[in-house]
Amino acid sequence: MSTDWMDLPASAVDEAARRLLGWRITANGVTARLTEVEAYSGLGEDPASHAHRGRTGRNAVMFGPAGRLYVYQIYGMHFCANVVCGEAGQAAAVLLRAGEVVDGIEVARTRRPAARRDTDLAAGPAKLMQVLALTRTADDTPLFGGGPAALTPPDAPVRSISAGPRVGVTSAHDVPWRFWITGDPTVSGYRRHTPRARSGRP
DNA sequence: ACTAAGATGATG
DNA sequence: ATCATCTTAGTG
Repeated sequence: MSTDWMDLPASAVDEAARRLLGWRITANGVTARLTEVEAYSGLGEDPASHAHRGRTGRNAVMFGPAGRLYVYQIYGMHFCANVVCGEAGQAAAVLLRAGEVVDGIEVARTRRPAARRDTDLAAGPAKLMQVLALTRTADDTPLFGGGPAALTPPDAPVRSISAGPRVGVTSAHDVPWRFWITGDPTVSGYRRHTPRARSGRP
């Protein structure tokens, strides 16, 4: 197994997501094995994607070459990371939703005091980032060579992959582009999108 | 300039 | 079910 997911076209970002399961991401002394990911595509085809309305300052990295990180901030306080996929010029990325901490678990525990069990250390996209101590500064950095985070291939092949609708997205509930390792205790679990209360008139 | 909404997490 | 909290992008 090599970095074969990097050679897939943007139109096959869902397949790239499947192949990323089991890979390990290392940053700041902690390594996590990816157990849950979500695919996001580009223009028109994917209303849930940040790139749906075209290239902007935030999502520009999604249009770049594969193998780099796309990090964005959400709800003013959390960070989420994507692995950019597909050829340059086409928007595609895979959101890293959850992982199993396989190295540096002591550090990980201090970074996530709220986690009761070790399986909850990185059971969510922002939790994973917290464990890896990555923020916006990791945006647009390479995952192979020189960057703050590095990807390494799976130790053992992934047994079984499950698929379902993506978490927290308002649209495109019909497309099952969330993938996870079947039965793994570290997956974040499905939660329906909860719209925040309006500020305006009652 | 102003504003709305968001690929979430913690807690009750 | 609710709050914390602020960048981004869309609109005037």
